[in-house]
This record gives sequence, structure tokens and C-alpha cells, in this order.
Amino acid sequence: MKLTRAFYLNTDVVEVARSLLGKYLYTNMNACITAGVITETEAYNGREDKACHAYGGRLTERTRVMFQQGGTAYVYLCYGIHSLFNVVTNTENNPQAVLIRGVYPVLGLETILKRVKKDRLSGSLTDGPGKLSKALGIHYTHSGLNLLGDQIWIEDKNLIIQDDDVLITSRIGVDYAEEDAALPYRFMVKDTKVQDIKKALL
DNA sequence: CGGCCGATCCACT
DNA sequence: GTGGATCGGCCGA
Repeated sequence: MKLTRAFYLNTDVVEVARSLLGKYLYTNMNACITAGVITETEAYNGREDKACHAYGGRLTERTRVMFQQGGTAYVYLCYGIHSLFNVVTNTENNPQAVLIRGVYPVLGLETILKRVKKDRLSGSLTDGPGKLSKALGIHYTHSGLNLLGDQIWIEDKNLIIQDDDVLITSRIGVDYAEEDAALPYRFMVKDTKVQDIKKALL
């Protein structure tokens, strides 16, 4: 079932980042449906977090969507090339978001392969934030989309990820964030568990 | 308005 | 394991 507004309105973005592991991220672009199991996330804790684009309440044309209520897509361009997909959380005016850093592809493989210009499935098609956006057809022009709509959404398919199968580390590429760079806000499904998921899908 | 740089990825060596 | 690609956002002037 599709995640509800209540899920996204959670005021603890770190908790949301953890619970998004194992959820299914779907996109429907021009009647091509693709999906992947979320395997890696990072929490960005709003005004208080020096690594967050909305640190100190910074409100610009780009960060504006992070101030909307939870359940909105925040997608922005990184390094001039990559669209990075985030899930906005918390209530309006509390600019928190979860960056989706990795998924395991489960639906629409033909479409995914075409998008990434590969001819066969390898384990590394969707294991980075820029790559998964490309594979699922997410573009920075999709920023502001409602995740309760029918273009990008997330479903709970009762796939449980135990704490034993989760690796928690500091976030990637946020060295500039001083003391906040060390916060344990990155959540990864261990590779052994990803292999289990893969087997279960065969 | 100009310049710097980033929540990255890939082709090379 | 390393450097180049590539461009919008942001900040300072």
C-alpha cells in the first residue's frame, strides 16, 4: 500500500530515513512504470543541520519545496549533471528531507536499462543517488511533486529490514558541515540482506 | 553580474 | 585511485 500523508508528517526525519529502508520507490513516467527497493538513505535535519540546504532557515527558489509539508519530492541538480531525489518530511515550514541514495531495481527493468544505456542488469545500476534518479526517470524538474500522486510514490510491501541488517554511518560529501558532518544520519541495508532480497524476487 | 563550488559518476590509468 | 565533466544556485560586490 502507498505510504500515507501521516508517514511523511513524522517530525523525526532520522526515524523516517531509517523506516524508508525496504520500502518500494515507484515512478510512472509516460506510462512506463519502474520501481526499486530503497537500500540507502540519509536524513537532513532542517534548520539545525549545517549539511542541510535549509540550514538556518535558508529559503530560496530551490529550497522552497523543502518548507512544504511532508510528502513532497525535493529534487535538485548536483555537480551540474545529477538529479538527486529527496523525500520532504515533517509539517509545513519545518524543512527536513531524506535523500534516497540507493535502490535495488525490481520493476520495469527494460525501461531502466534503456534509460541508463546498458544492455543487461548488473548490481550497480541504481546504487548511487544520481544513478537511481536516472534509472527511475526522475529529473530535477520534478521537484515539488506530490508523493501521494501517481507519478512518483512510495509503497510499503511488508518487507521488514531488521536492525541487524542495517549499517549506520555519517553522511557522504558533507565535510563542510563541521560538527554536523559526523552525525549518524546515513542508513544502509547490508549487502548480505540485499542479496537475500534479490533471491526472494527470483 | 561574475565566480566559485557542490548531498556525483565514470572513464581512465 | 584519480581527475574531468558540467551547470544551476548562491554569495559577495
